[in-house]
Amino acid sequence: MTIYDIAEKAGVSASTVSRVINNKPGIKAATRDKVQKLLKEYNYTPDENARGLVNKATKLIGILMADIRNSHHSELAYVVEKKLREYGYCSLILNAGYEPKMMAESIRILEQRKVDGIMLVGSAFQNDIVEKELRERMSDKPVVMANGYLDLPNAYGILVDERDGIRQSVDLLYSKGKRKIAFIVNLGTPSSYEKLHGYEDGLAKHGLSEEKMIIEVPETTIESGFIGARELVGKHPEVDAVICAEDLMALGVIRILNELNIKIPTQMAVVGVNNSVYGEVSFPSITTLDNKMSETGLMAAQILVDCLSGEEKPHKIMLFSTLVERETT
Amino acid sequence: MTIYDIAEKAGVSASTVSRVINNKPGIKAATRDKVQKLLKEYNYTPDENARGLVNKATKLIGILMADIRNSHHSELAYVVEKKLREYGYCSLILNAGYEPKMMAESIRILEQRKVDGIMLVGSAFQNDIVEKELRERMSDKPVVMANGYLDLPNAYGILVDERDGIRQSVDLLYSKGKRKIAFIVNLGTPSSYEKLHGYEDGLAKHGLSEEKMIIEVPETTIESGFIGARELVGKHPEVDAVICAEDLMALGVIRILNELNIKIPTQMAVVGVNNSVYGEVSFPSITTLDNKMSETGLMAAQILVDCLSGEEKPHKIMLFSTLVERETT
DNA sequence: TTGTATGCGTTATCAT
DNA sequence: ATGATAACGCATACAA
Repeated sequence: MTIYDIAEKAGVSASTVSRVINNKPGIKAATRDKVQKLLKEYNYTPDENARGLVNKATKLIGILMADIRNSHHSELAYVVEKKLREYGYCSLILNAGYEPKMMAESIRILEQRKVDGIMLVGSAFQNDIVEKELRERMSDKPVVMANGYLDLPNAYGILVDERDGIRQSVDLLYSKGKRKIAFIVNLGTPSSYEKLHGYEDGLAKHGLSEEKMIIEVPETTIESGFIGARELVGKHPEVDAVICAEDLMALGVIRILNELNIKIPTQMAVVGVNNSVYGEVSFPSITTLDNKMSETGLMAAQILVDCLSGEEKPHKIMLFSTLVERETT
Repeated sequence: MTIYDIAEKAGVSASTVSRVINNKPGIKAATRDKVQKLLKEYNYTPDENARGLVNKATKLIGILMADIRNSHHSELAYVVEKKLREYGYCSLILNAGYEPKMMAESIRILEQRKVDGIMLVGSAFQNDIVEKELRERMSDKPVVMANGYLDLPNAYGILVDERDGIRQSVDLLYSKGKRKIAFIVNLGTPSSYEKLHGYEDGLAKHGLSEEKMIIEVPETTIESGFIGARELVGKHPEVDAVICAEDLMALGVIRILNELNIKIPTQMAVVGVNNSVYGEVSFPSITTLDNKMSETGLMAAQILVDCLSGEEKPHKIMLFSTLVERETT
């Protein structure tokens, strides 16, 4: 069913049908009604792709993330997709993994699909290869990055001040009397370095820099939590608090502590990051940094659609994370 | 950059360029090389939408799910998106929520986008409104349902035998000496009724039908687990095991039991469903039904692409769930 | 107020 | 082996 079919049945030309569909003025009410009736009757919906061809706008947005199974990413994707849909955009979601080469490949796919804009989810996309690919293939379209920033004229970044957030965590632990505070982290993303700096800031603020204890782990999984916890209790029994760069790792730590019958939070306090469901459901429940994924996603989506409708928008926005205190502190 | 631009630079016609791009035979090697060099040089990629217009195939697949934040759904979406991409398809992911009307609306959007096929994730889509909408708007395109089935000539369903799975759970609990086995469930989806029947099957098998104890809860959240657990320990102190229709509810139950100092699994055994990360990270870790989300997704995606390339495929496939025994039994 | 003609980027058919 | 042309479904400038 095309506008030509409808036109024929209505006894008008295709352009008239097109005008009715797009609510253009200058159509006799009677004609409009007649056409609209046919439109309903035949369940007609315009072909968005054909529209895109002439309008030079597909109403398609590419959403790139490392892995949608990461609750962090899926939460963001959820709000972004919903918001974009309100404005008539459809979301092309691609799992690009953590390899910059695969990210570049995904950007190529999105170029080919002629998306109107791109949303990058996660600071993992903050790398040279992605930047180069965007510069070459997406220089004329808005690129919004959730939780990161790229220095491109058409790029916009919504950042969460995780550095400050981790500093807050140190404050909290300090106020609880903790003085030997460790930090478990996988240094795989720019964001993890931000957190590391926040940890150092916090220690410095309280004159604890000498006590710095960073435990690097291979991933951000619960197993990495196990590894980190074992190293902690094995080599550094004096530690009385630990900040984990992700809730999942905190979960692993807690499990080991539970198994070893180390009392939480009296003997060992634990802080996580992400305010994920994991933190809520853990026993004991985890004090965690809320890095505002929903707000970030909402704002990122809003900036994208605003840019798409020609508005001027700031290229860098900073959101502040807040601590959610639960049972582990 | 279009094929005309490339053609001009190469001193050939657009058709020749098109032939080179699509590896059609009957092109002089020299011409082919010259064109290919230009293609690389200008970073040319064909416009998939324009292609779709003439090919009558967009290489777009619509993936419909209630909520991508549900780990169950995101895991499936992940494998599906990856598999589809291998075959050159792009995934349009829509969160349709749990309202049939919104699901129908989403199907309309996908029709408008001229997707080549649809993947429905979750038995929530197994309802009359969705069926009607598919019949009206998608009768000529393959529709694959992960974890459910629709009786449409163009529909394919990958089902997981959760009924049998829950029956297995009862077997396990019985073998552990449990005789008062309760079942906590939110009866919101067809799948939940399957599980209920499995519970009844299991009881019947062991002559325990008299002991049937079903606790209905309002949602499938951890809070529903709280509610179920409180009702359980409050009104039915004799119960020695409970099967929860979702891991998240099992998590809630475990938390309450922990707080009340009820020993798991000796005083009360717990079984969940989904084999989610939640079950792994819980303390104690949850014995759960693995309902094979990755396998289901992989198979669903494969069937979709096979149908799209004209192959005949079975309309109904059943996968079997397996029990993952952990600390709660 | 409405119709005709054209073009968007591509592939396919028919010539040559 | 290659080019001209039509067609896909739609929107729009221009004509009437």
